[in-house]
This record gives sequence, C-alpha cells and structure tokens, in this order.
Amino acid sequence: MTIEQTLAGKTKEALQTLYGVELDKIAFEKTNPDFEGDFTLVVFPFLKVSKKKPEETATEIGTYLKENTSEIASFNVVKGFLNLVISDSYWLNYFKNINGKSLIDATLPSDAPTVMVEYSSPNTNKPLHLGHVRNNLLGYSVSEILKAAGNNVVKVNLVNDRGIHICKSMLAWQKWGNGETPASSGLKGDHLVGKYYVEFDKHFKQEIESLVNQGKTKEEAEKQASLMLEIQEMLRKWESGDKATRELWEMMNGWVYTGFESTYKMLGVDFDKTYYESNTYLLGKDLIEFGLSKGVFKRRADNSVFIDLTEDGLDEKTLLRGDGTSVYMTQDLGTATKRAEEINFSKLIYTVGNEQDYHFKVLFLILNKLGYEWAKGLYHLSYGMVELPNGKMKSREGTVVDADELMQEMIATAAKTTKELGKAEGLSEDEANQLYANIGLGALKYFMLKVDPKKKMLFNPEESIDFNGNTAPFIQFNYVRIKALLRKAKDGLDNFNDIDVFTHNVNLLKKEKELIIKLYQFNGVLQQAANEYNPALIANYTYELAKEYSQYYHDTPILKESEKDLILFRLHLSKTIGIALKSSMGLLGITMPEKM
RNA sequence: GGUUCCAUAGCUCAGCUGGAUAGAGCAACUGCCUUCUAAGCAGUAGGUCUUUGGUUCGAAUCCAAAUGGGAUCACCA
Repeated sequence: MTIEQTLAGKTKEALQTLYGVELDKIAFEKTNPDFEGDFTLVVFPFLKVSKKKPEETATEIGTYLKENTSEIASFNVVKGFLNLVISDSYWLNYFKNINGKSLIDATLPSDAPTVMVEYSSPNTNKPLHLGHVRNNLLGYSVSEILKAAGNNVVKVNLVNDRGIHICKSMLAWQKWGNGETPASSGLKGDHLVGKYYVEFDKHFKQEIESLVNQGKTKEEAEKQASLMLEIQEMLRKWESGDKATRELWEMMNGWVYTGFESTYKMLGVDFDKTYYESNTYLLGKDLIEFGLSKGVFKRRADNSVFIDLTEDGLDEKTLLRGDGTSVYMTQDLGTATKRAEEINFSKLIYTVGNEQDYHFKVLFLILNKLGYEWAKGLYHLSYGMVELPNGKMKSREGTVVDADELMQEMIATAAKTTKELGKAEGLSEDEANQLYANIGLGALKYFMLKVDPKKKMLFNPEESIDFNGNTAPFIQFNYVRIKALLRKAKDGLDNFNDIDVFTHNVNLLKKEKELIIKLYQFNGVLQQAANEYNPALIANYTYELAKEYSQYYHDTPILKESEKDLILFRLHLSKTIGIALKSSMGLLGITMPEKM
C-alpha cells in the first residue's frame, strides 16, 4: 500500500466519522514547495457536506488524520488546503527498503502480457534522417518503458523494401551509376542508394520540364515521361519475378541493409523481428473475401472492393483495385492479421508519424468491424513531425538532416567540449571515444525524447544541441560525481556497506527528504509513462532528480561530514540516486559514463 | 471546403485526470572554484497562458466560437 492510499483511506474514514458521508474520490497531491508539507488535500469539495468554512473543515480533517495515522507528523492549514507532513521515520524506513536497489523490477511475471511494438519501418531507397531518428528513439524507449512496467515486449521492424520508389533508385543506378558500389566509392550503402534516388528525381524533373515546354500539361507530362514509364515497367518486372530485376534489387537493398545496420548500432536500437514488405505485400487478399462474406466490404461494378465508413464520419475506402491488386491498406490489414496469428499480443503499438492518423483510424476501424477481438489492442503511437526553422523536412528538396551526419557531429562536439574542459585526461583512446559517444548521443537522445511525443518539435541545425541545463550531459555529470564519491569512499571507509547506520536516528535535511520523496515517485512516473507511451515523463523526472541532487551535492558535505553515520547515510543516498539515474536514463537508451 | 491536431517568457519546452503567487533550460545581466568533478550552484530581469464568451467556490487546464498555424481528405506508400 502506498502512502497516498493510506492517506486516502484515512481521509475517507474521517469524512465518515465527522460528517457521516461516504466519498470515494479522494486524491492527494504534492504540496506546493512554498508551503510546509509533503501531501496536500484540497478540502473545497467537502464544504458541502461539512457545512463549515474551509479553514475549519481542513482543521477538523487534519486533526482526525493526525490522531489516527502514525505516518503523519504534523499538519497545517492554509485557506482550503490541508498540508500534511509525513514523519522522517516513515521516509527513512522507505529509503532503507530501496537502498542500493534499482527502482525497476527486471523480473517479469510469468503471466506478463505481450506487447508488440513496431517502429523504425524505413524505406530502402534513402538513408535515415532526423525524422527517423525520432521514430527510432521513441519506439525503442517506449519498448524499454513497457518492459520495465512489466510487459513482455516484442520489438518489430517492417521494412518497406519494394515499390515504385525503390525502382527509382534502381533505374537511376542502372542508367547513370557506371557500376558504382559502396566499395568503389567509399560511400555508405544507404547513402549511395539515396544518391541515385535524388538523381532520378533530378532527371525526371528535367524531362517533365521539357515536355511542358513542348506544350503538355504538367499532369500529362508526369504520366507520359519516359522515366515514369520505365520505372512502372521495372515494377511490373519485379512483381513478375524477373531475374535480372530481382538481382539488382537484392544487391542494392543489400547495400542499404549494411548501411542501416551501422546506423541502428550507433543509435543503440534493435529489433526482435524484422518483416519485409516484399514478403507481406500480397497479404490481406484473403481478408477481402472474408469481409465480403460478412457483408462488411462491398464490391463495385468495376469489380473493386471498398468499405463504406461514412457512418463513422469517414469516407469510402478502397481495399482492392478493379484489376484485383491490393493497396497499402489491404497490406496493413493482412500484416496485422498475420501478426495476431503468430503472436498472442494484448497490444500492438504502431510507432508512426501523425501524418498517418487517418490511415490508422481506418485500419483499426476495419479490423474491429471484421470482429477481431485482438483489434481492441491496436494503438497508433502518433508522434509529431520534426521541423526545421523553415518548415518540414523534404528529402527530395535536400532539406533533410541526415541521421549519420548528425550523430557524427554530436560526437565531435562532445569530444571538443570534453577536451576544452580538460575532462579527457587519463583516459585511453578507446575510453575517450566511448565517452564522447555517450555524451554526444546522450545529448541527442535526451533532446528528442524530452519533448512530448504527440507534439511536433523544432530542430535548428544552426544551433548545436546544448550540453548544459536540462540535458543528458548534466544528468550524466551528476551521475559521474556520485561515482567519484563512491570510489573515494571505498578508499577511506572500510565498512561502507555497514547498514547499521539506519538503526541510528538520522535527522533528515529538507533536501534529503525531498530526494527520498523523489525516488518514491519513480514508480508512479514509470506507470504513467507506460500508460501514455510517453518517454518525456521519464526524461523530465530524471532531470528533476539530477537537479535536486546537484543542489544537495553543492550544499551538503558528504565525505567531508565529520559524523560517520551521516557520511554513510549520505553515501547510501547518493549511491541509490546514482542507480536511479542510470536505470532511468537506460529507459531512454542513454548510457552513463563512469567518469567525465 | 470536410475531418483533425496545435497555440504558455525573446527562443526551446514542462505544467499529471480543474486547485495556493504559472515553472525549467537557453540567451542577457550579477555573484561563487586554495573546499567531495564549476558540463555546477545562487541571484536579477523576462508572462493579459492567442482572443472572446461559458461551466465552477476556483480555469493555462473543461465546453463553445473566433483568429493564426500544421496534418490529412488516392483504385500512392
């Protein structure tokens, strides 16, 4: 039972005894820092039943609670606010129980629900950019959070490895590539393929322009352009399994996968299972018959199949073309069904940008209409776009921030700053490089994850991502200071692990109590982050913990304290906070250095 | 145009299911390293929470409208 639950129960009792009413909705909140207390009860809602002034009501309830709850040391009343002070011994006892332990219980219960998280889902025609970075970090972090909250998580990637856009890169390479390979050019595979995607677009635009100059409309030109006809032909060949086309496709996709692999590794993300659209794009056609037989889908005169969603405030959605080929939606219907057959998930989370809100609304609605029980567990983790100062990123216009370049820049900046501060001294080259990566990538990850996923975010390439203030390096810095303290303590104190300290009566400093309360809050934050699929809550929590510790560290002697019991207590407190910081940052995919 | 999301300090963002004087960081200005790591700490300044109505004892938070901005509305993915 949490302390809040205890307080709520006692308050219910108080209202019963004092005013003879039974109320269920009783919530305590953190006391505003400007007032004395740990938890606050707002008594305005009870005035109707108490029929007394706010102050009087609060005092009556406070008196009852103080007399009947051993955890409450004292209370005070300000207007309609009843502030309760919880006794130091309660907090000290709580701390004793978590001392030296991780706040995350890593063992999963045997009946843990399975949650499938899909994220990343790249196209194989171009390298990853900043938008993908947000997607990957979010998907990975949400997976870690769900695991920590007691779920069995399956991370999956659905690679979009086929289609007209892939043919663009292939055709351009064939025409203008001169046999260039990653080995011959020294280019990373995904960047090489992306180069030809851009190349195609350049030539295509030129062709359109000349056709328009010959008097055609833009639409006609786009349909009649020889390049357009060629990639369409290429796609047909691919679909019919033409050997040469398939070989080219496999070779170029192979380059891309090698490239992606290193980007993923650098980002620190991974997957339990990878699906390829080339294997799933034909799925969903069986579903059409099923839907038709259930009367959920309908057939038009031209033989195309659709679902009428106008009653749900949406439009008609085509699911099968007149020629019998499927569309994106059909594919997603089929893939979802396949996954449900393979794995008995309680939830399936799609980490996809909010530009596809409509698509997922329709997808989920259709699956529910088809009567699948598991469809109730589908969730679109819809995140906002990453925007540049001049608007949205557009790959074809070259206004993208490349993921690999960005990461390299972050690491280089971290290296420069670390050297300037003289903090790389005494490290081997490997250690130093590891440190730069931890700091640079930590800063990047924290920067992207501290923002509410639902909201769009701005990235200004002109301003480098900060290393001061509300950032990962600040949190890492506080962790490192703790580690340094513990190293020194080990040299000077032979019985650091002496737990006897807790049998003594330690008088908690105000900040010490606040830190323990902060640790206490972790579980609630984790639960909320898991329920809302929101890593930003973890990021903000971790920053607050680090910030409070930083103040504590600054103001309070730890090793320099003269009383040994206090030294031990403060070291234990520091150590536990260090563990909390590390595991919390781990949920964001951020690694803590030992020294910096 | 239909649907939908958003609007908080100069900038980037917090503000939990309505609660006390709206908070951080950056940028600006002041102090503080012979003292456990100054990527730090403390302080000053900066706000009509886009606007107008409504609900309520109480609204940045809930409802409605207006204004501004984004997304989406393919037999594309």
